[in-house]
Amino acid sequence: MTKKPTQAALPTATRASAKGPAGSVEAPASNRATRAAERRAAIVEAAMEEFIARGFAATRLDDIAKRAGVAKGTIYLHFKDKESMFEELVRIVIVPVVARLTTLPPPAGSVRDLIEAFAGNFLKEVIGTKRGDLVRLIVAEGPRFPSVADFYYREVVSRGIAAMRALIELGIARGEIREKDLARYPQILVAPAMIAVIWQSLFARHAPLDAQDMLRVHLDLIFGERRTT
Amino acid sequence: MTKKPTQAALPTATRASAKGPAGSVEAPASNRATRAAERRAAIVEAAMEEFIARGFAATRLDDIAKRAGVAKGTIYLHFKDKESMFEELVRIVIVPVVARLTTLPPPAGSVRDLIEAFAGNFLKEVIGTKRGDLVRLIVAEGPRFPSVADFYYREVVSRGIAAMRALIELGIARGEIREKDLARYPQILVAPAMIAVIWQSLFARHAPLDAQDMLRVHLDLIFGERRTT
Amino acid sequence: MTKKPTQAALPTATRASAKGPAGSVEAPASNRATRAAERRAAIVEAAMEEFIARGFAATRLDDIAKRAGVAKGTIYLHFKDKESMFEELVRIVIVPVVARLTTLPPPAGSVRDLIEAFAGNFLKEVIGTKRGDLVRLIVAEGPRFPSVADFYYREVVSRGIAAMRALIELGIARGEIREKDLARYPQILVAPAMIAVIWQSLFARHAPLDAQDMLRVHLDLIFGERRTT
Amino acid sequence: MTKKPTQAALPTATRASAKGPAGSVEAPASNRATRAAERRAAIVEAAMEEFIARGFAATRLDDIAKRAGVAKGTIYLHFKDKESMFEELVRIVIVPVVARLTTLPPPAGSVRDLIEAFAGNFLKEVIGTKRGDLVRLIVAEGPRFPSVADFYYREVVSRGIAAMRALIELGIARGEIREKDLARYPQILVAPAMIAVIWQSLFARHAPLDAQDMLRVHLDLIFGERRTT
DNA sequence: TATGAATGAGGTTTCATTCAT
DNA sequence: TATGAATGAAACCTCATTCAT
Repeated sequence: MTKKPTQAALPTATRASAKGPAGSVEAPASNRATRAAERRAAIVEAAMEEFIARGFAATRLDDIAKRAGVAKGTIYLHFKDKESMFEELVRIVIVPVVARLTTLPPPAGSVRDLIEAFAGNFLKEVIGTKRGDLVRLIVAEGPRFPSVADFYYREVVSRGIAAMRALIELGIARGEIREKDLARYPQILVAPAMIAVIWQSLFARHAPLDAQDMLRVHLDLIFGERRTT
Repeated sequence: MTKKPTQAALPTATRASAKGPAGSVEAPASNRATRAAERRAAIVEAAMEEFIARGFAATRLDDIAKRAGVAKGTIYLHFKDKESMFEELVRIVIVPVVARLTTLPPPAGSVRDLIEAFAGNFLKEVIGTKRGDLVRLIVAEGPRFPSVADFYYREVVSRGIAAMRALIELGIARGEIREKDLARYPQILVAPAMIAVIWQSLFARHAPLDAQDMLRVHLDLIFGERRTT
Repeated sequence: MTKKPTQAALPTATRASAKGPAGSVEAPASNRATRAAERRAAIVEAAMEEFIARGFAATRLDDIAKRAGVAKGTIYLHFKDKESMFEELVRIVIVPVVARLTTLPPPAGSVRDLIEAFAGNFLKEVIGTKRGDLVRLIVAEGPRFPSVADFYYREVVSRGIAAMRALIELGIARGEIREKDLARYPQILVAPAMIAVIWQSLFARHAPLDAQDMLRVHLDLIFGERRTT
Repeated sequence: MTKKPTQAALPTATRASAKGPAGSVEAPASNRATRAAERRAAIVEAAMEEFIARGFAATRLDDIAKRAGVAKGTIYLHFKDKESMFEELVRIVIVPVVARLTTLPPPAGSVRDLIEAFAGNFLKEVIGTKRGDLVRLIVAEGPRFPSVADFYYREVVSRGIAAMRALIELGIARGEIREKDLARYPQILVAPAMIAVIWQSLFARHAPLDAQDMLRVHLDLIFGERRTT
């Protein structure tokens, strides 16, 4: 198991130079370590797309290698085997996202404003994007990869639930939210967003869903008043 | 040769000749057609469990056969290949469920009562059960089995959405529901139930979820008042 | 190994009544033994066509049964297994042909007339027909079925060679044939006819062959003179 | 793991780097490309022998792999599947033969001399050899592999026929051949040779055939005179 | 006698993993 | 470090044969 310094994964689409003969003069900035890191990032990126598109079992390392522009054997220089690659991938991709979320905006304005800002972000960066598919992938593979489910619960779900709960309690304290029991089930707050994620993956082509509008209605429900857009 | 006629747990569509009350004079309990139907049901049952436990790609027909107590070749007497087996399975299992739902209870009492009854049913029969896992399976495999996603949307989702919308509109007309826009997004009504299904599959062991209570809170949110249980 | 009284095989296309319910009133002439013989004949006929079309290994008993209008198991009431079925088939089909040949025309007229008559018969009944394909089948499967090759050599080839040799010697004695050594290689006399058989199977669609004309030219070569048709 | 680098008997098309006379300074005997070519040649050789011995359908890739001294999977690095392997094989084996024939000897001496030389070559290199069995294999599998039959017709048969026709016409022009119609059916010229090929495969052990003598008699027939050997 | 559902050995093909270069 | 040819276990699927009805 070789763990090289982790690089940002999904966002960076650094495609390593495919199959140049040894000694070729490349971008000047590429020293040995950088090259390795770039390759690793390319593998992570490629693997993520393949896993999302086909699921764990149906994904072939051959395809990952091809997409990443490396040889199949190279993958084994970075990951022990397919399983641990998958497990590490989820970490690699999720960690920076969580990191960004925890260093979030300064809580200014009303609670509804806060939540709306958050929802807007979610809309833009998750629903209907590769990151949304990652959520579906975790739902799909979770039972067979308890360590992935564990990690996801620990790093994302439990933190998200806690953050939402804090916001809800603030809203209740400020009188913005009437339903006091909501604090016990922050899941209710998030549920429509999750449904939107899944809907886009599965049913978008049958019946497109205006996620933004739906989330607004949901917030109206919770905050008890219409808001002038 | 291991023959262990397994019992069916999922709603087996093809259980032929559900024998009448004792004493009725019928054909000898096991004619050829009956035996075939039993085998088919056993295969359906076994396949469902394996697919749920491992996903489509990771499920081995060998294991299905073993679990169903039949030889590998027997599966191919009932299904063309693994793919169409999976696709048919979903139909076979879902159709009777839908059938039961469409012949539902006579709409008596308040809309909230109706929805609560429905939610209670859902709680008991789906959340945390094999049927719930089937939902997760469809979410997981849907993108790779468009025909399954299509079928599920057509038979379950679109109907469910329509039924919920009707109920919501009734609730609005009767003054039970204040948020009129809810009728445009029945998904909001169902979202927490779906989240509960997924939660049970993935995170139950980290943080058990009192789905019943959560759904009650959600309904309070929608119907705007506490209800004395 | 059950050998029922052999019936004419390839020519007769008696298709047994497929799957009529027991007790159905059929053609009056059908007593038990007749029915069995008909079934057997149907199997032989069907098997021959399948073997010719696909070769021994690629032929499925399922297809033979379907084509013969019997159940798969029925085949095993008439033949021990696939191999001996094939071996018996060749006998069953060839024996009556040989029988007819040995009770051939009264040797009247010139040797060339005799051979031409024979060739004409061969043209009509073998080249480009199912019987021709049978020859190709024996060429194809002979090495793997020595008993078939043996039988074919003994019953057909050696007799044919002997008969041709007798004719050639007669032709030499009568002065019709000049090349005396031809009697040592009757194969030369038959070769173009065999080539025509194979040609029709393989290359007819690329370059159709006028077998009749070719045989005439060949006889001109041997008998040394043109014949006014 | 049994690695027995087999020797090629059939004309292997891809035998790379036929090493020069001893002492020449070359690349190390086994670079990657060479090894690959050797393996491929071994597979071709082994497959040919198995296909000839058992026919297409009855040949197991397992046996080919074992005979070639490679793992089963290796075959799939060189050929898409069993069918296209068979189709390619015929090409691979036949192409160099055709190539050699087209760069034939300069036409010197009488037409009969030419044809005798050709027949002698055929006798030595085809009749009773693996190459002869290949002809039988094509006859056997042709109907199920139209592409093979097509290829064989295009590359071998049509060219052979054309070449024979040219020779015959030359013979007629020079007065060596009296039967003018022979030019329309060069098949007659070749027929006994083909029959000899098949005879060796099927009946040699029952009645050995002196192919050389037979061909001589055949030529006597065509050229109308005895030749002092 | 006839059936055809059931069997399971055995075939083809795939693909994660290794390792010589 | 990187390669990709080679491996072989394991998967899917077929089909000759059996046997209860």
